[in-house]
Amino acid sequence: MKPIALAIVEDDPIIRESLRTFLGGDPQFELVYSAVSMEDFLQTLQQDERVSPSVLLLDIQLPGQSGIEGIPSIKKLRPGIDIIMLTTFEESDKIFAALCAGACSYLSKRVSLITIRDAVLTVHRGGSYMSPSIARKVVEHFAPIPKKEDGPLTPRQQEIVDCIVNGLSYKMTADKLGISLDTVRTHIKHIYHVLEINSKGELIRRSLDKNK
Amino acid sequence: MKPIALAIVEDDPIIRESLRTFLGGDPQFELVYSAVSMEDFLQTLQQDERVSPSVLLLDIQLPGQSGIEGIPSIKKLRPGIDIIMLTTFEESDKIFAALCAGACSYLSKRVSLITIRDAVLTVHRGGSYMSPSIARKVVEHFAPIPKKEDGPLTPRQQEIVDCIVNGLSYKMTADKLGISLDTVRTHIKHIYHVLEINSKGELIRRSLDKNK
DNA sequence: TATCGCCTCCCATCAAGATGTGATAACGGC
DNA sequence: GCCGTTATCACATCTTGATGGGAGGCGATA
Repeated sequence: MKPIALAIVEDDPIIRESLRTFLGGDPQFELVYSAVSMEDFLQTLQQDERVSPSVLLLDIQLPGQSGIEGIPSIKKLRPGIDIIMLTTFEESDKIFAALCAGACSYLSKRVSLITIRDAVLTVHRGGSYMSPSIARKVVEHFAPIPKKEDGPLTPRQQEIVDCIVNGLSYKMTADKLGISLDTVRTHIKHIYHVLEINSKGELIRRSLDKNK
Repeated sequence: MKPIALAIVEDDPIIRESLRTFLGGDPQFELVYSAVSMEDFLQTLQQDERVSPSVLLLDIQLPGQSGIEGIPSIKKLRPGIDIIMLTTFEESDKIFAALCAGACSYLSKRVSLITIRDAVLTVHRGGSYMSPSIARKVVEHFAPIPKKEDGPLTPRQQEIVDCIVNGLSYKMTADKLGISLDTVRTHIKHIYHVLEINSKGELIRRSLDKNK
């Protein structure tokens, strides 16, 4: 089995060297590059096509350009690379910023070298590893406290909203619900007051990202 | 240390019994309930306040009400419960449905009993465990392969669209971009032609589910 | 240079939506 | 019975949006 081409971008010399020693000494890996800054790494990627790691261990906090900021550039130069973020702190916004930018794994530097090694193997197999506490933050993102606040709207009002959101005009809505145009208007007026909005656009947006 | 109160809802007798034997025999856990259907489980929760597991192992596919469908009801009866989904197939939509409903962990039934045990412990500590392949699906949700399909719109047109989608009126858009109201109108006109739509509503909808 | 795409602006018109005032009626709870 | 909520309808007014036409400036490129 071919060793996994690995790159490390980490400014802390102690962590970098320990990763280097541990992973570099493992025949499963081939350490193709290690850098202390994003700028250095990007420059190398640009200048030397042969530097093409399949997995990158990337410190999230770097002097100069941060790890997160650099992800898009890295992805542009090497689209297939799998990025594992290494982090000292578990800040939700950083986590999501990194994942949105294209990182596929995120783990704390406090975990053991063995865990990091396993994460690399997992990622290379097409999986993803996240520290449990980080994974929890991620899942909480999906269910941010089941705010089943399905709007303070009455059933009738909700019907009107559904029609509007589905692209119907006031007139079409009136026809569909068998009420008059003015009644639709009145409902809309109330809805706007209740939701504290003042345009169809806002209504549509609110409904759409409430139900998704 | 007090044992972790555990419940299992799983219709497959083989899996249920093996979980029961393995986890029930571990002094770290106390198996407080095991059911074969969501209906049974909900009824018990409703009738007996004392049945209050802190972690639930829940099969995603059950006869009658599915695991996913039942999550909201469970959460309503026992808000603090941590739910670990057990699944045979790794379908993205099911995964997200479960997470959105409030599950905090998601793993394949193919993993070892030891892994399941560790997942329970992890979850009880406030973490979350996900099978690597499932975790990968989750992270891909955040960065859906930067399909920079930024539509057939010119940069300027895209700016106008962004403003409109963010709830600005034509007039506000004009002010923000420092151009005249008529110019905004002209752009919108062109955009509508290009995208083959004819209302602000459609524009908003299209932009919204393009970027997500 | 001439043409083309993009951005800018203006005019005009009609349809649609936003907002206010006011009114009637059914229903449930106190 | 009175009150609050919800739903219904009407009329009036003003703003916004949709769509048509025309036109000048600018940069790229054939």
